[in-house]
Amino acid sequence: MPSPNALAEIGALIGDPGRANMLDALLDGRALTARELAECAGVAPQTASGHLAQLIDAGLVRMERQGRHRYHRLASAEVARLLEHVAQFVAGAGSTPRHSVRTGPRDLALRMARTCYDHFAGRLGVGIADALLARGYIELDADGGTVTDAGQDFLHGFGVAARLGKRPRRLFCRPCLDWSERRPHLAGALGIAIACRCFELEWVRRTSTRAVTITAAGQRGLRETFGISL
Amino acid sequence: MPSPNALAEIGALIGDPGRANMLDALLDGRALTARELAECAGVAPQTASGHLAQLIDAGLVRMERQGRHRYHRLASAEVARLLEHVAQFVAGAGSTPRHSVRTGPRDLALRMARTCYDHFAGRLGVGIADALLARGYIELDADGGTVTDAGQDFLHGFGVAARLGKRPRRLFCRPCLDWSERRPHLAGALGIAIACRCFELEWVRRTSTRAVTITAAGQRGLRETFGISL
DNA sequence: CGGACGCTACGGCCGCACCCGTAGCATGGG
DNA sequence: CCCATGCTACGGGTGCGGCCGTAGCGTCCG
Repeated sequence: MPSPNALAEIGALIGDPGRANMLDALLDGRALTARELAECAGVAPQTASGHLAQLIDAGLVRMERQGRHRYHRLASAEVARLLEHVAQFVAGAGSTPRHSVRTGPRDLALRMARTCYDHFAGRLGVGIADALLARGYIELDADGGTVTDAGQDFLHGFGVAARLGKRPRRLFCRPCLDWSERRPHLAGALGIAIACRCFELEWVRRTSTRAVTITAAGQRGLRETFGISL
Repeated sequence: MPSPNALAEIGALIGDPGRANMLDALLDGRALTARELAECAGVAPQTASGHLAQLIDAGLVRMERQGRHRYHRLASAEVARLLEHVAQFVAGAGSTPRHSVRTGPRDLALRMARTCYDHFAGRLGVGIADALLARGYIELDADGGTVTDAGQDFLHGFGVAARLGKRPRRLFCRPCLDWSERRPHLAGALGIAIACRCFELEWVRRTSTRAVTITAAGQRGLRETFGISL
């Protein structure tokens, strides 16, 4: 049975709160030990070990030994996409917002700017997408997006052209709906390239969590380059 | 808590075999009654009713009353995308195929040609994508795809141009990895338009399941138009 | 209007699997 | 060489949730 049981199998894997917390902790792309993940999930290390064995067996998580430590990370960016896709469906995205939209007071930093495995999300990610869209550098619709000729020039000036390859054909950028802003931001090759460049310029800096902080240089650079002021 | 519990909540919803079977039965886009879905899942009607209440509450399923019947269908095409996305991850797509790749002997018709909510999948869907790609009518990469100028002309001749709108800008087609063929096929606006046109021409016909049968006219048309012989 | 049908609401049963004890194995450092 | 560390392997306890009884309400036909 390929499809029906597969759905249930993967769903049950994601469905357990402990495993869900671990996967969420891994969403920034880092590699963590079983002990660290156990703390994230709020369970004992041996419990976490069992969960990790299941996740590895299903191909969602990859483990690599390094000395006497064993680091666990998501198996691929595709897994991160899947998890973000699932997280979008919290309580009927389209229809009636049943309970009043609960804005988590705790994670303001996460809502402001965070990494989504390999690109930016939150107000930072949405802001960049909006800026590129408003200036006619990209075009988006429900299925995907492309970089315009003017956008190619802009990206070249921003210093990400090399990272995107020199192929003359159009570049694709995958829109990725944001769970906090409920609006699309840029993933795919373009999203990766922009995020890498921002780290390179030290406009943003990683924290201990998925949230990223915007440096003073970043405030200035984002305003001058994209017209964003956070 | 927006993300972590959301992951677990939706995951647990998909994770139950009963609910997974119901969702799978709804993947072709039809609306079914609670009784029919109960039979699909192999549970009693009142059990199915409880499951459906949960799915509706979470916004995955929509219910509409019609006389004394209550029809249930997926809330949106986006839900169908999610379920297909989840189903792709059966047993580590990328790495080692743990058990020998079990080809379901039962569902040969499904592997050959089926609907994926609003577009074609299986060998039919992959074959169409391959044909368009080989003839230079579309371009694909990991993040998305576009229709070329030659492709625009071809689609116009095939009779789907009107359905896609007359806007001069490029059309986007979302690649959708197939769980049986493990290769991309066409979803999005383009995939929908092609599928609709094939039904219109009576090249394919719906069956009682998600599988579709290819008519004699379809065999001929697919061969002449796309060079596909199934 | 009476009967049949379709569905939902409540209660108890039961089983799965999550969870954490302790024990045992591999790796690295002193 | 011995000890410390990190992890996995088994065992039993427990709680959540699926499953199906019966009961009750609304909707359509004769």
